[in-house]
Amino acid sequence: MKDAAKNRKAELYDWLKTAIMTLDLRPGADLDESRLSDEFQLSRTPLREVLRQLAGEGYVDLRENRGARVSEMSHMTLRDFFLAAPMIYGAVLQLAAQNARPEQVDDLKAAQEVFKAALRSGSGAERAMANNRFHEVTGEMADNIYLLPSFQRLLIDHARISMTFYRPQDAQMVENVSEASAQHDAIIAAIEARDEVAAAQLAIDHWNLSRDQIELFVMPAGLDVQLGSVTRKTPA
Amino acid sequence: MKDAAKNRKAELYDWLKTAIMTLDLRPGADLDESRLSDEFQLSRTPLREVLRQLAGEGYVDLRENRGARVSEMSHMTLRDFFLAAPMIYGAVLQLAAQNARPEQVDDLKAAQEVFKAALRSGSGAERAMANNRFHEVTGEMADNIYLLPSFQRLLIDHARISMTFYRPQDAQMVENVSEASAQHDAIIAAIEARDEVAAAQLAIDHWNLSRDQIELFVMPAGLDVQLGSVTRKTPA
DNA sequence: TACTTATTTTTTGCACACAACAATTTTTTA
DNA sequence: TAAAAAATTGTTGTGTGCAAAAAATAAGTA
Repeated sequence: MKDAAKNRKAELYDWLKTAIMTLDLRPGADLDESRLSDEFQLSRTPLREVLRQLAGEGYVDLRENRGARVSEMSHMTLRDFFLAAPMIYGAVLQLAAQNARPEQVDDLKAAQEVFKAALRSGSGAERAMANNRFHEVTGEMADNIYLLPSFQRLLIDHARISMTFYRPQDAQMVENVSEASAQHDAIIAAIEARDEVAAAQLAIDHWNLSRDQIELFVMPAGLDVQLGSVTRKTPA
Repeated sequence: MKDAAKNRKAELYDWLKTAIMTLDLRPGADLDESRLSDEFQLSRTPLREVLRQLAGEGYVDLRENRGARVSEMSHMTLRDFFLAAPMIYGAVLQLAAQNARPEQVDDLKAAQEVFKAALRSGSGAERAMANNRFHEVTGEMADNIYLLPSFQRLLIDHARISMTFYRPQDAQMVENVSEASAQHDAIIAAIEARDEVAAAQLAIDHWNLSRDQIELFVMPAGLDVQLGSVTRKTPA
């Protein structure tokens, strides 16, 4: 009967992870022990262990005597992100191109298919999770225990950033996302060809694209409206 | 009375960390919950939380239903180490040169003094811990939450590696260590001058020196002995 | 009304007990 | 004697109760 408890523990762990990455649980949100333990039918002891583990992985922050919170995302972390991401992702893709095993390449292709499907019909959360899975596989390929901790932290916030800075109404943004998908294809090709130089360059391109996406969000195209009068672009 | 328990918990946490870094607890060593909880007068609940946290930081490995072990160091991890270290340390020192605040520079100088003192009269463990503290401060200076997880993992194994691959009898090794100390001085100067290019280069030099140290250990100078007869170099 | 201060309520941290699991040893059987 | 099955032992995982701390609320004073 304890078997069921173990499942619930794993279930809770997965649920928290995806909820945090998809912003279902917002940065800074309180994670109440007793409420969660009620909801998942787990006692507080294993629950707290899960929270500790997630804290180690960077999903939540633990405050002494004041419970757990979903880890914050400030302006500082956004800056840190774009400083560190090109380097770490570049290194990961370079190593991936060196080390990838054939079955891992298959995994990567499968992840990319899921991502493409999510682009066509999925929700924002599904898209972000599929993208996350794609990069997770590249991390498995790189297989360097010293790179992975930072890489995984980057992946968490990459998912949250793309959830934050995306408006499906914006044509340029949709364009960018399909370009990202094309870059994924190029990454797969570079890895399969063991072309580490190309892989590293693609990493940089890929994260520059992410930065562009954020700039589109922060600095939207000016509204096509004149002071005092509403104009409309006339068809030619 | 609960206050004392909290102290013991922090004490246990610190003790485990240093014991693992100084190889007082060897890689792969079993960490028995009940034995540790006896020794530190803590119940198993907080003890397990400490172990979970240390697992997140890379000090220990957790195996399902089979307890905790000190994290392993294999040939693979050594290779991973020297692949990742120059890059991460380079990035950390570059950012440190950009961001370091004056009081942090003071911290770094203080750490270097402790390191020099340990070189003169300290044990191997004291030397390794002082060196670790020096680099820890550079990590604080860099102040990038995406770099730090990997950096801290590197520091753990850097300490363990220098504990493993050092023989104070070997003149060349002693020479290398004092060169490392000189590099620390140069790093301080580069950071103080905000010279990020020099800082990044020094990171590479510093880790090449570590690699040399290991090569000295793995491939020692041949014994000065001829087959069938013992010769001695005659003074000129 | 604003500001302390006291009291209540909520929530977290620790200890212990028991259940589940893994490994080892003993017993049984061929 | 050897292999398989069963019992034993040691160790980990979970549930619950209680104590301590923090937060929220109420009461009293300026």
